Amino acid sequence: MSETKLKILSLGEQLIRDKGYSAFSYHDISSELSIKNAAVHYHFPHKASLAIEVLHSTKEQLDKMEDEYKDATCMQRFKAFINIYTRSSEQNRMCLIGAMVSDYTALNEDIRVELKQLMDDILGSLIKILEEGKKNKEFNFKEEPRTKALLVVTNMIAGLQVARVIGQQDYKTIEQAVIAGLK
Amino acid sequence: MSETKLKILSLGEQLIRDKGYSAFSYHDISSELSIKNAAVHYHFPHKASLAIEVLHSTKEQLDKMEDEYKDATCMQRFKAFINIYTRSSEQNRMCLIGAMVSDYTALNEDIRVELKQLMDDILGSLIKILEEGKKNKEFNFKEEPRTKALLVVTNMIAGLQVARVIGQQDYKTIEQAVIAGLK
DNA sequence: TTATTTACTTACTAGTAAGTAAGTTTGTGC
DNA sequence: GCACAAACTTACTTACTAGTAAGTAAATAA
Repeated sequence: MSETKLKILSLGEQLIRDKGYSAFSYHDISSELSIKNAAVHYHFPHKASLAIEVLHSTKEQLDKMEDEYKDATCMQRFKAFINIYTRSSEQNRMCLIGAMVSDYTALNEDIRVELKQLMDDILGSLIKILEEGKKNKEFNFKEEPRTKALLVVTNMIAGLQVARVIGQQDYKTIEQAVIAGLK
Repeated sequence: MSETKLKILSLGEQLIRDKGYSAFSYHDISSELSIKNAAVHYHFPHKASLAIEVLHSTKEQLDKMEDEYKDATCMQRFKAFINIYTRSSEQNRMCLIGAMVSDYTALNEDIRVELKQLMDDILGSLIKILEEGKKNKEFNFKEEPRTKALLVVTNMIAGLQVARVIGQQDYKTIEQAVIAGLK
């Protein structure tokens, strides 16, 4: 993949997570990278194709992380998962899911499918961690692993969103409570 | 307030909660109500002024509900609070906060202030319910009331958002777990 | 009856969005 | 040295956006 394409992909992700899918434009990208609008279209013919590749690359990063941590304890794996959101919080950005879901009705079917797959992937990954941690007594929570995963993920997604309004300290509060909620 | 203005306000709220603030347009409103674009501008000169009135009217509804339930048990008050989100789920819509926060960077300062006030109002209302319920042993949770309120609110906000992708049943799962989490 | 206000419509502007067709530069293999 | 492809730019279209100025019909007040 060319350097420009990589830059567009990376900046596209940042912009989506900063402004949301509907609110960001190819002009945001071209002006930042000092290239022309048509150059962005050269690499990603449609806005939807850029979004799909962003979703795809995020899924790959998640799979990669899952692989890297395959021998770690459940708590280590859980904290690595949470850390993705912490880094977003430090950038004052939303997570990709949180940024895309709010524009759900504006998305075409292809993006919706990709978004659902990423969502399932994230949930699946978290469920595995929670299931195993509950079984080996690393974690202690009463909900079903899937239910707990839904609770944790929604805390993280909206935690990042509301922190931009009420302050990043509240994200930290949520994060700590989520980790404490496993004991 | 004139009938048309009320209709615009109501439809504006629905559209924001359906498509998000950035993605909805005055054309969506004018076409639906069979009036002209300029008629919408007559009642709400700027898009921001419509959003502010929507936020304002939501705040009023919340204050009204708080007043109606002032003699109810904490659990009744909590369930009435959760019910707001349940109704949203049935419409397949986000809550107003969830719809606005994701467009945060696109909002002008006036809307940001109003959004923060509504957010503080919602949190404040929930904290009171949780505090009182913890004191009188109606509820049993270990977190600080403010922390618990942040957890509950983020579960609701993102619960509605992700339910549009992965299915409304998952919202129900979250809702039940949130209520069970008070015991 | 006349003046004024309310609630619009008509007709427009300026700006921005995504997307495209055709031409240009730059490097690579033969 | 030449064909070719990759990576662009130039210049454009179409569609939509928020917003406005000017005009109008109907209700209301003096």
